[in-house]
Amino acid sequence: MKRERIEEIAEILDKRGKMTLEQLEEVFPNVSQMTLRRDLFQLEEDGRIIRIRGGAMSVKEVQKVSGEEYTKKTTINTDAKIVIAQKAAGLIDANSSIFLDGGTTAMYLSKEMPDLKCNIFTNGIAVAMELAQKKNVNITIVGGQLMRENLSTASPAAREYFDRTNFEIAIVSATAFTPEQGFSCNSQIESELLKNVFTKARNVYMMLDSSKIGKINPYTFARIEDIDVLITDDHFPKEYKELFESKNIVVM
Amino acid sequence: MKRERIEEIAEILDKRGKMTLEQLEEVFPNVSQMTLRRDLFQLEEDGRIIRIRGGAMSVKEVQKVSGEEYTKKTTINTDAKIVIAQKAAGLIDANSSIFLDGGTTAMYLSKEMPDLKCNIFTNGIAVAMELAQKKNVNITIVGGQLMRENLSTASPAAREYFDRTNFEIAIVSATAFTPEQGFSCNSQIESELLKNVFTKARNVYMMLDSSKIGKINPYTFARIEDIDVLITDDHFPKEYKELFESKNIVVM
DNA sequence: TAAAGATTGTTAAAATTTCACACGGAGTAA
DNA sequence: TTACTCCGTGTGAAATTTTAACAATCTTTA
Repeated sequence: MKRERIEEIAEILDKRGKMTLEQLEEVFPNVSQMTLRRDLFQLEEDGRIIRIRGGAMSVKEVQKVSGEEYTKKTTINTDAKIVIAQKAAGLIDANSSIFLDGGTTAMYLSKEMPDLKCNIFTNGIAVAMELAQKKNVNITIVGGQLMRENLSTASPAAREYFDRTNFEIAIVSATAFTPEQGFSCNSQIESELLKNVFTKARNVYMMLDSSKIGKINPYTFARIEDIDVLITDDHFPKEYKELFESKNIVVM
Repeated sequence: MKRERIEEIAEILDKRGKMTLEQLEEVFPNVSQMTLRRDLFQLEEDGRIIRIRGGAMSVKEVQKVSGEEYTKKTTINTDAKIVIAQKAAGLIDANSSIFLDGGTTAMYLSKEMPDLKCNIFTNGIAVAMELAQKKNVNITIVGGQLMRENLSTASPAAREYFDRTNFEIAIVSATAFTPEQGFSCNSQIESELLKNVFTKARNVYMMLDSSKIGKINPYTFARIEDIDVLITDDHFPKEYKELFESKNIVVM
């Protein structure tokens, strides 16, 4: 019932390209507007249509298919993250090998980075999907159990995996930082994974937006000394900047 | 002034894909919302963007996202695939361990399956993301290099990975089938991976929509005898059904 | 410099979407 | 059967976004 209706809507939309809700109501007189809205919403989630004011249009109409959107968490400190991602994007050179974590900042980095021939390792599947849009990037995913909260994988087996893998730089982010506790995150296996990453990477770049400062999460995976470069936004406090620089860490 | 601003908006939008008016206001703090609206309106007339509720999205975004090939596939034979997925969904019991491939049929299966406490292994990241919406499913991703065309991973290392992993049933699909060549796919590493899966799985369920019949792809990964159950749609030819049943394979 | 046209800002009204809650049917277990 | 849950659905008010109209400002050119 629902399924069929949605399918039919998609078909009509693919055919006509674009329709208003009013028109849809004429086609489906026996359901309420709200139901049609919800159908459109679902179709949008599936990437088959784009909802526009007053109705929807087929994705095909715009040329070929598309889909996939990021989740709703994209509102938290978005701007800071984009700024950071842009800075980090400048660090990616052709032919380099890079580890990227699965966080939302890495997600933005994936969008912002140039489409260069390079190798990227990641444990974030959303990140991987985003990267898949680049034509030249070679993507490798670290396997393991999937954590729902952040769409990242982690597994004890990752260690052996890294034994066979080389990368020059690691670009990661933390969900919390204090000078005393260092960089921390919410998952123990993830923190273990990151520790492994650090032993393999020649240079560690930490992306940290200023909202993370002063927060503490259960699992510390790096101390200040463990990183080489800190990438942050414009609201990063001076005292902290000096703290990092006093330990010879570049703050950008 | 106006021209440049519009140009800049288009650029940013092409880059970020999507933006709200609010975000645009932050980027252009010295013009009013109405002006930005008018700019978007003009860009829409030029066919460069699509205005959506609350903002706009780049036309390029819609064209490129999700690597054309993949989503294109998702629209072919949708109905058959959903039917198949629903049948397969009935096979999933609580506490079972299941391998699922990364194909589009598996994608539908992920949508259709009940939210039971079970373990699912997959090499498809789109499948994994879909599954992540279930509360109770424990998801494990097989790591390796990501193939753009189907958003699946595969790697020679997967073999060792499977050595430490157990699952009762494997539910996979093929992109081509003939009685002579058996089930085949487009990627050699993927075919290797599936062969490994078959050695571990106690039961193999093959999902095959009837449009795949008579097609041949480069890499055969299973013969008729290798599977236990064939899940297909209503258009599956009788001769084929009898062929399978003559070899003691259940056709459903 | 004046006048016309383009661009922008401001406000209220109109249109659309979202949200929250309620209802009824299908399925399930006691 | 009865009670209970889950899912799809309907409803109306609230919130948000868009439109439209007009005033203010800036540009250009005669």
